[in-house]
This record gives sequence, structure tokens and C-alpha cells, in this order.
Amino acid sequence: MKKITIGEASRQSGVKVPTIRYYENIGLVAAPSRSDGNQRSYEPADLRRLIFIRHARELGFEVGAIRALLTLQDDPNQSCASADAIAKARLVEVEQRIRSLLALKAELEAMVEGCGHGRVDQCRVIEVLADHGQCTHSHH
Amino acid sequence: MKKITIGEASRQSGVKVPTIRYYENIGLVAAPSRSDGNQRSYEPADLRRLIFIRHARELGFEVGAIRALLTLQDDPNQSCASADAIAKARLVEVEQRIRSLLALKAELEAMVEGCGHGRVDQCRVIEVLADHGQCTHSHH
DNA sequence: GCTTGCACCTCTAGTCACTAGAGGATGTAG
DNA sequence: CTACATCCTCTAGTGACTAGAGGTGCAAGC
Repeated sequence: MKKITIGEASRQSGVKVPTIRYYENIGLVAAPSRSDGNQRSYEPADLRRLIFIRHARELGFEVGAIRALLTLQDDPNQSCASADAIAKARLVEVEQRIRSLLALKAELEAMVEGCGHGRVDQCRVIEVLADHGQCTHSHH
Repeated sequence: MKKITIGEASRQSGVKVPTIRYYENIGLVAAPSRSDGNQRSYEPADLRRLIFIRHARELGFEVGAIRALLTLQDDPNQSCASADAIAKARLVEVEQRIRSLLALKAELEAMVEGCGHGRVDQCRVIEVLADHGQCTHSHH
């Protein structure tokens, strides 16, 4: 009971239909049971898993990390140290990303400000990109 | 005079050797002249173009946008309005990205904080991801 | 019962921006 | 002259999907 089609699962989870099938392909979600006409039929547990995945993807976890988290979730009797480590690593990554985006924002603002209504050869947008010396942005 | 090999161009531009060849393939840089032994031979102008590209990539411009900027650069007599528009669009994008990353950072911090040394079933890292209701993160 | 039309099925190929590897040629230092 | 690094071309792989072709299932209206 309460079984739903892939389209309904998609609507309720926010994961697109082809993406759900893709997740099944790569083994991120189990293959669900099928109807008489060979159509996938999802249960509430599958739906929760899809929502979990969508949410984690939105938070920028990559599929490998999500796979690790799902393994933890499937066996809830173990320490959450691993989950903690994964989230912490992601946090460090996000903080780094914010720092470089802020630097980037400053540089873009300077570029846009410097660009009046002149010709391209006076345009800072081009100039800043061409001249490596003016670059305040950290290298990768 | 002042012609250099692809390896030297790579070192001086910071663009990896296979990536330079890839850029040639997709027409982002012109095919350079060759040595007697069929090896690519780059001039200062090529080098400047590679530095321009690397810098733009680091700033997160995609290849299509870079192609547009390079076209502008190749014809410096036109208005810089297009370059300005490209940079502005990118700026808006970056600001949006920073906002969502800050929200994400807050959420990750809450997750890590909530994760004591308990078992997985008391762990906020898992819980937050599983329970969509606790999500404060905007749905793109 | 039949048809319309959407949702479903599988499979392959395409996307972006590279990256890795095979297998061979060239260039340079000792 | 022999190592050895660097170069060449080409194909295929990456991640995380997305798009399309070509076909089947299912519910509703007539």
C-alpha cells in the first residue's frame, strides 16, 4: 500500500524522473519493485531516501559522500563520527569557496566600475583579465 | 624570435599542456605554427591569450563567455558594453552563489554542532539531511 | 471496445571542461 | 649514441546528469 509511480516520486522528492533512474543505475538507490506492466513502484522509504539525496546534493555533497552517509543511515547503531567528519570536510570546503568568491566579487566589482562607456581598449573588464599582474585573486 | 614550446607556454601561462591542446581543439586559441619536427611553437601573443583564458576561468567565466570576451579583445574598436554585460551577469551570479553558500555554511555548522559523540540515529548530520522540514536552505 | 494522449520503459549519446592513457616521434644533454 | 624528457595524435574516461529515439502501459472519454 501507498506505492507510487516514478513521476509521483519525482514530484514528492524534487528529484527529476531521469535522475531517479540514473541514481538506480549507479546504485545510489535500490531498484524498486515493479508493477505488472514493468513500471517502477516506490514506497515511502524510497521517497525518504530520495529526499535525503536531493537535500544532500543541494548542500553540495558529492555522490561519493552521499553514498557514505547513506551507508551510515542504513546501519544506525554505529558512531556518528564518520558523518561528522564528512560534514566537517564539506564545511571547510564551503568556507574556502566563500573566501574565493568574495575575492572574486571584489575583482568583478572593480572591473565593472572601471568600465565606463569607452571602447574595449580602455575597458578594465578586458584589461584585468589580460594582465595577470593586476590579479589579486589567489591561484586555485 | 621568442618562440616557445607548449611545455614552456604551460609553465608561463599556468594552463596545463593537455588543456592548451584542448583549447586549440575547441577553437578557443588558434593553432600555432609548428617546428620542423611538427611541435607547436608559441609566440608572446599566444601566451597572453592563454593567461587571459586561465584568469577568466579562475574567475569562473565559462568557455562561452570567454570566447565572447576574446572576440571583443580581438576587435578593440568597439564599445565595451558587451564586456561590461558579461562581467555584470557574472557578478550577479557570484553574489547569488555567495548568499547560498553562507546559508549552507550555517546549516553545516548546525549539523556539526548537533553531532555529539552519540550514535547515528541521534546525529543531526543525518537527521537534517533526511528531514526536509528542517531545511532552511532555499530551493535554488 | 477503441482511441487519444500522457507517463512510463530501455538504451544510447551528448553535455562541460577537462584528464588520463596508449603508442609513437622529437629534441637535448652527456 | 644513448638515455630520457618532452612532444605528437588519438581515444576514452570523469561527474552528474540531460536529451532523444523508439517503444509499451494505463486511465479516461466516446
